[in-house]
Amino acid sequence: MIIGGQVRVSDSRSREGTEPGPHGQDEVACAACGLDPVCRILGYGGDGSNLPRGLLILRRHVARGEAIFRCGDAFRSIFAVKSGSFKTFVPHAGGPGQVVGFQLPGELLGVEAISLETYPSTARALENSSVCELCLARLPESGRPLELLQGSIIELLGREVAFSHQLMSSLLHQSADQRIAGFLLNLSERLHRRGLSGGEFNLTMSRSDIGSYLGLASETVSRILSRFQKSRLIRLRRRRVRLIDRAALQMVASSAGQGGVGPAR
Amino acid sequence: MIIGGQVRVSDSRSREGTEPGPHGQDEVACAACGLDPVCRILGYGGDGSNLPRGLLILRRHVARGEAIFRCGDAFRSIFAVKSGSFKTFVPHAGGPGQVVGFQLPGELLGVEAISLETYPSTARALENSSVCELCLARLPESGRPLELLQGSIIELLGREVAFSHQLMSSLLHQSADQRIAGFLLNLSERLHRRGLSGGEFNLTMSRSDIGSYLGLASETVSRILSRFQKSRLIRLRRRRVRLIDRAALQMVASSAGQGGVGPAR
DNA sequence: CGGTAGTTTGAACAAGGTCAATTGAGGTGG
DNA sequence: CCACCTCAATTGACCTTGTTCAAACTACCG
Repeated sequence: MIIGGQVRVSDSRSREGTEPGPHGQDEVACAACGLDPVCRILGYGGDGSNLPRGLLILRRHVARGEAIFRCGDAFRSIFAVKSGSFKTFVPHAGGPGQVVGFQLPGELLGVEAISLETYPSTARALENSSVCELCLARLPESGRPLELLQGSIIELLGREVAFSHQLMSSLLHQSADQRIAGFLLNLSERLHRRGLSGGEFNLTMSRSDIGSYLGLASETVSRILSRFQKSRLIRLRRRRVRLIDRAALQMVASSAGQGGVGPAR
Repeated sequence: MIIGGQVRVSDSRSREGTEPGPHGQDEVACAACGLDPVCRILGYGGDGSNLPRGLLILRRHVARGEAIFRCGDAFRSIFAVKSGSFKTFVPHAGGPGQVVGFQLPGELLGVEAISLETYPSTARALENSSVCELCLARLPESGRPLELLQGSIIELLGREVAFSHQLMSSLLHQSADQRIAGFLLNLSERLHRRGLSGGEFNLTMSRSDIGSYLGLASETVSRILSRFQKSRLIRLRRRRVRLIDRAALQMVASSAGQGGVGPAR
């Protein structure tokens, strides 16, 4: 079985004892967090509800470059990103490994290990970040009805499955331009959905990371970003990007080079 | 919530009233089926146990070309393939749509819809097949402890998540040769795991289906299969394939063209 | 102030896609 | 039973896309 344990309540919901953020940067509100449904069941009601400090859900800070779990580690917890960003990748002997995903504030880490013994990938912070850790093994200690907890876990997993299916079927059939336009729009939308700025944000991951994630060479990523800038689709300085012509990006992403609105290519 | 309903027991476990199979072809044993854990909890113990005919799990035959659910249909059930094979694809206006997966005997259909309102893809039988249908909405009627049922659903989903992650990260970074070698080995292994012949089997899906699934043109699929045959890696006649040199296929799949054992490319 | 790692840019090359013609198999109707 | 039709599969020629190799450049950090 997946779930079993003893209760604790965390400071996740309350801002009180907690720093405003790893270094004052944007932090996702609890209501916009992917772990929120579970939190609510555990009793972390509205915002800043008066609960004892948590044992079941732990708030943790993670320094840039630090890994919260490594490929092969025994599975214990899933995590929600509160602030900052992460990449998950499967280390590949000799090479830098293959990036399988990026996690932004409000998103979950480690769910793919739920029915495995060990984590299948490593999760590394791309900048100074903070996370909420939910120790699944201890969930039953919460005294909350197990059905509810499991129900929301099922929700989380289901969404994850749907997302990867969609991602895969699109990535595999798209050109490099489409992938990158789609990637930018996707990042933007995810940030926006969690209440952060979707119009201008940092690409906290390297070009190689993006390339690995999208199945492209890092040079290609760089080239296409430059071209997008030349075409006034985006504004790019350092690792900061600003989406200028979102409509045009959508066009590119949906495979309309110039003329037709053809389906895939 | 996901689960709620009223009990029924099916003829799934017993061969008694059921035809030997859609047309006498290979059928997966219950013990090797992905739905088995759930079935057991529902009380369909060992094999052919003496249970009333089922209401909760329905056995159904599906004719070649028939869809058991379509993209956009309201979610009701998940399915396990008992015999035959299916493809799932998202219909794309104008085109033939993009194949997101193939399901062989013992494997599940529809799980990705569990936390969605509707199925995100269409599932169509590639040959005359049979399935077990599990109506999730009625599960609670079973009288079985909900935790157990949910627990195994979580297992199913978790495996699904892990599988898609792995699939995606590999497909994106592999050459056409690698994808096809890997595809053949994957089919073989999945058939073998369910107790069917993994050395020689039918490619029930068209070359275009394979291409769509792997992100390749159908011509490329055809070309590479021909080349594999010329190199004595496989024997190919019509849609029947026989793996001759499995070791060599593994080599190709793991990106070792000839010389080095280089990681990815 | 130099060193290092990530990024940008250029040029040649290779993998796979596109277009098109041909073959082969299964199904239908005479 | 055979001619014909249709659609999938095969094969070839050509071309686009993205990779590879290489070099210059920039920010970041001692």
